[in-house]
Amino acid sequence: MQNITDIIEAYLKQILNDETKVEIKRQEIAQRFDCVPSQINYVINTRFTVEKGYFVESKRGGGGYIRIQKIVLLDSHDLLDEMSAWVGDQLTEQAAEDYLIRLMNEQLLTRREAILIQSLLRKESLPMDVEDQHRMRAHLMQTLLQTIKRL
Amino acid sequence: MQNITDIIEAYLKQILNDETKVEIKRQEIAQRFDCVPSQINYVINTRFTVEKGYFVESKRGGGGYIRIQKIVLLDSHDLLDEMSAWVGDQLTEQAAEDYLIRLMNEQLLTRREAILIQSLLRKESLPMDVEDQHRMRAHLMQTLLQTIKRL
DNA sequence: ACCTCTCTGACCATCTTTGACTATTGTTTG
DNA sequence: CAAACAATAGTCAAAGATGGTCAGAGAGGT
Repeated sequence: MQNITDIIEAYLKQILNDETKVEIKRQEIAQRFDCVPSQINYVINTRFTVEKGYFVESKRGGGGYIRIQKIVLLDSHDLLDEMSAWVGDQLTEQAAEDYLIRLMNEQLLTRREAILIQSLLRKESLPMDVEDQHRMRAHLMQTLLQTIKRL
Repeated sequence: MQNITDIIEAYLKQILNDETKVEIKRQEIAQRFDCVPSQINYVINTRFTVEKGYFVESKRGGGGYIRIQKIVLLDSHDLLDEMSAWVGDQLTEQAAEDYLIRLMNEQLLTRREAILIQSLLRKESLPMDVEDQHRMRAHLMQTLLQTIKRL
């Protein structure tokens, strides 16, 4: 673990332990680790490949970046069951949104899917008194979680 | 997201989340974001193209403006309104499924999206008496149709 | 020595920002 | 009313800001 490549790899992976993705500026990282910018490309091409479970995007020009995301192909049943337990039989609009975001982060829902579902869980979409709303929302969320398991 | 273009894009799109259109004065926006006026043209030419679903009009001279509108494809727009009228305020499970299939065929929903939504509209997902179920299902479908329009 | 993995730098590709010049529309003046 | 003037927006090419590629040099292990 002496060469720069390994050090930069470790640095990025350490961030990916907490965050679902890491976004860097090539030049900035190169400077921080005192190497040429193209070294960063080498790190990415050898350590963050699709085969190794990473998805990399980048943009050139002003405001350019390199973004690395860990692809999670986890057996997600456990997570879905956990969420199911958390949801219980009552759910606020805000909590619902948080769960949807979590599902998106875990790549179990696309952004579009999350938006569609969220619109159905808004209070305006559930014409009933608040108590029932919370129950209804929870019920729909439970259905969703079970459905995702089967997709 | 630190270049001016992205910041101005976000600003305008945020307005478009609430309003169906946004009308600006080029000079004014340029000043607010401290950039040259032609920067605004760049933003519009790269971020608010027809391919991306926006319609832009402008006028020069005194009282000039730049107006940006989100495009809803006429065909789809009409179809969604028609369906909205057909749905009314009551909807059976079978009818709901038919509508979802239609939306899929019109490529307004993906297969996965349709399956997710359908599961939420099943009677098992709507714990209430049949009368209310039909009303609830219709209400959710109406929400869905409106949401698709804005997507 | 030989092979493989790393590192470097020159050169390339793409996206953004800027500003001089142009085009159009509205307003005032003779 | 026509001409001049004012107030806007549009175009385009050059400069700036990033990231990408690739071939060759360097380093470490067998």
